[in-house]
Amino acid sequence: MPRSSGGARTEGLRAASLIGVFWIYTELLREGDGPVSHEKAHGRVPGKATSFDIAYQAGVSQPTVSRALRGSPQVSEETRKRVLAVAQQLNYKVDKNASNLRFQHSNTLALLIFEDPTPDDSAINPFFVSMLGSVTRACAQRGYDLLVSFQQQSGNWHEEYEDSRRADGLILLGYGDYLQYRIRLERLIGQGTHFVRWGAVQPGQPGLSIGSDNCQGGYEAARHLIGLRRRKLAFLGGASRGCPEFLDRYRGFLRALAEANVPATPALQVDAITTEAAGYAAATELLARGVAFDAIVGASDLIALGAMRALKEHQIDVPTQVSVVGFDDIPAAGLANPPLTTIAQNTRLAGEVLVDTLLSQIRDQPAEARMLPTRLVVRRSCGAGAGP
Amino acid sequence: MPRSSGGARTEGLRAASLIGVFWIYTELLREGDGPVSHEKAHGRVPGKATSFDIAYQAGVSQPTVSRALRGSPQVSEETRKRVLAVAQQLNYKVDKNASNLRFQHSNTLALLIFEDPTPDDSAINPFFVSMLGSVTRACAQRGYDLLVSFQQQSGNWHEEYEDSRRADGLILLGYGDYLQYRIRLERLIGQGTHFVRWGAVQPGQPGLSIGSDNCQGGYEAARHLIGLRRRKLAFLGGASRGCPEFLDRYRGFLRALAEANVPATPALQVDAITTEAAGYAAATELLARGVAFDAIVGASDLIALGAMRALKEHQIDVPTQVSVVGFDDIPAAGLANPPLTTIAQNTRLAGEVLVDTLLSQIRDQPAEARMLPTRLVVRRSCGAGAGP
DNA sequence: GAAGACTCGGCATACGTATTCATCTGAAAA
DNA sequence: TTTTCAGATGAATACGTATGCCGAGTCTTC
Repeated sequence: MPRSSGGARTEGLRAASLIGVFWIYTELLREGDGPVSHEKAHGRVPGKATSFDIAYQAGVSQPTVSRALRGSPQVSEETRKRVLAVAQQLNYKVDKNASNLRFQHSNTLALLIFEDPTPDDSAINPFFVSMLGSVTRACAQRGYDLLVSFQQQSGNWHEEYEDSRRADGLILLGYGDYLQYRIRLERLIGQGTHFVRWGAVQPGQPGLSIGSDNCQGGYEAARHLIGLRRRKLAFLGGASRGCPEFLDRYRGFLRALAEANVPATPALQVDAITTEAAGYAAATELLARGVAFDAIVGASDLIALGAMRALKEHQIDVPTQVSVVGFDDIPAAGLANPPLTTIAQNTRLAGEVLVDTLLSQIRDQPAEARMLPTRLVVRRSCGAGAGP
Repeated sequence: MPRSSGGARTEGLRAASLIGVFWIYTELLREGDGPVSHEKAHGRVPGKATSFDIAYQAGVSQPTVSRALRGSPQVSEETRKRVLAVAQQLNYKVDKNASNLRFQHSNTLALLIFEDPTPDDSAINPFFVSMLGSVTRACAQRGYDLLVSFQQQSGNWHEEYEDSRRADGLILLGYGDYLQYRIRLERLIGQGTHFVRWGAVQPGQPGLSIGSDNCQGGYEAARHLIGLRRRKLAFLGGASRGCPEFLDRYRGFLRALAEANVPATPALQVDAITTEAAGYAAATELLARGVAFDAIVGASDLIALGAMRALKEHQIDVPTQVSVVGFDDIPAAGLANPPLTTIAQNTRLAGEVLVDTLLSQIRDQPAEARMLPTRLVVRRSCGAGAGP
């Protein structure tokens, strides 16, 4: 493949070096005479400018260009200025691929989002979305690029990201702790891949996990309702199945009940996955059971919103007859009618902690699993006076 | 120029080749004797396996490994099998940085999201979010990675993405057509950067734009309301200011009115940016004007949801007294109470068209601006019998 | 049995950057 | 004036992959 751009340039330099440096200077003066660089004179996009081009125009060698641009103290101030000027004029940007190859890393993190239930394109878990925004910003602040990928359960492409040096580390979102996932996590560890996982912080979990203090969140939700003189509290959300976050939220819920000497009624707990439809179905089931209740804690906002819809269809008013509290504080929570009281996860902090923990790991610094505090956001659905 | 590229490894190979191929095989048998590769014997992560390692273990040269892995017909089936087996055993993955350097591209697209009003982390425009999901999937299907970045208005980092070969092209989301942006777009074009932009498709727009047929959408919203015997239609959303999407939606709205011989009342249009609060404020302003209306078209779902909140506060029932239609079909639209009738943009198609158009451009194939069809989603807020 | 065609695989090298080592210049010290 | 040393820069090279080119076999064919 006969390449004109890089080849000719390089060969020119080499020939020049045989004759001597002075020749280069002369050539420079002749070539660089006009106001337009020789690159631009060729017309549109003659191939990006390389450090050799800068070197040529600035009358120095390529290593000096590299040193000047990277701020090495080895180059004189005068040379640096000259190089910088030429670089700017040619709109030179360091080639990341070459630079990364040299450095043996990519300055990039990968965010892998696993969607369990819906293969539908638009219905992305809203909570993941705010995490995405927060992780993105955290990366940008730290000078890292972010690759984003929605993963199917099937493929094991996630293993390729670090192995192929596309990313220096992985952030796993929506990665449950089902058996199949455990195996993969352990394989990742075996390969020495750097990763952090968002999810329940558990002792047996392979790798480092960052997650909200779900137990504390469930506790506060229930305690808030008890403080509002509710005594017959229902919990919607899988408390037994594979989702450990929901289980922790339920545990906190039960702890608040126990502390307040409020009896826990097993009939007031209904399983549900985190969709609006599941919330609706769970609330309908709850109503069908015929056990009285005056408050609902949804294991997620989507569940709570679905429950509110079911209540409305049964002409049960929220919050006068039943108080409702959700979990996550997704955008739709504030837009709901009535606006949903909920336990907010600190996504901003979460993104920063995820990225920082991962970077520590990458840099062989100590890193540890962390639980992040939650915050009660009081709106109207619980019946408290406050809130918009 | 005497290069001893491969280092110790290569020198070993070369020495071997002087003596003969047979030597390599012998050496292979001796070294590869145990069940554990010599790489792994060194312990944890001794540096990723390279094609030289595969070559060494498979008793071939590095180029042959490359050819075998890339499916070149030049290698025999037997050799390919052997190479593949070794590659799998060593968990070899092509180094993307080296590969990209060689190919002079990165197999990566960059999605740059510009947020105008809210510097808040969590409040990302929900519509952008579903676009993000769709673009991500479209990229994955086509074998491209996706870099995601939220951009501040200030920085001009976006210019670096292609120049530094971190991405082969750019997808711009939320990039208005204000003057400052025009200048940047033109600079991007001047540099020969490949990009597509999501937004209003206009004649004077620099570069290629992909966008929904906003005019058609506005038309259908109004026509649907007229079909429901509404005659006093209000429009909330900036019809004059910088946002050309809103302007197009308003134009379509007016066209439907004209077609049905329904008079357009200027007092029934109120400006608003695309936030729930702005929609609330606009509806409040509309009510304050005292001009009767029986339907509202929001230029976006957020505006429509805000308007519904204002109506509710004034004890105006939706949809019996006032019909409401939004635009975008964000997740919260379906969760609202009553669920919001809206003009859905086909985000799935949008993501695919954006990516395909950009790829065409990158590959120097013809590419053109496109307008995508919208779709009316009937729910309860408009008062039509249908819908959940 | 020899000549040509065909298969397969190795050698050299390019991609662009960053670093190590060697070299050169000039100034300070002897 | 010579030696020494430091500062500045250039030469060489590595990072890992992919491909043009060419050589060494093998098979076919007359």
